[in-house]
Amino acid sequence: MKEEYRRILQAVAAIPPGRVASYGQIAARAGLPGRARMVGKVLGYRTEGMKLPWFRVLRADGRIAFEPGSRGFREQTERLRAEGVVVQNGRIRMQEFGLDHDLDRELWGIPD
DNA sequence: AGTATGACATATA
DNA sequence: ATATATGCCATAC
Repeated sequence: MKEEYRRILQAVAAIPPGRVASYGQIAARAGLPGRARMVGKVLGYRTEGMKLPWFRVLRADGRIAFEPGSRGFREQTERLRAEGVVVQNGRIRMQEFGLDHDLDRELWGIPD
């Protein structure tokens, strides 16, 4: 397997439970800035069977990438809700559940 | 080699 | 909020 794929999978696996990240953020974290599409491609292949929190990856605007109503859409919604992420109309508020928000808390000590 | 197609992103209009 | 327009690049024909 390509080294790039490995780093992408690692970046996805590193998303803490109850939080989400965008494809672009994952790409950047994997050392592949500007290559968000590659993240989707990798998730598309190897999701079946492996313990990867693929459902924590969303579009940059906080929307689920799957077609509303599709199987993937429903499954992602369920899995996110199962760990406390609020999903409404296929949208998640990144300000609340995104990684950057966690960074703000760590840097500024903003209480929950 | 050339074209088309994505679990995308950003910038405009 | 919707709609193009580019940029991106691995895959599949």
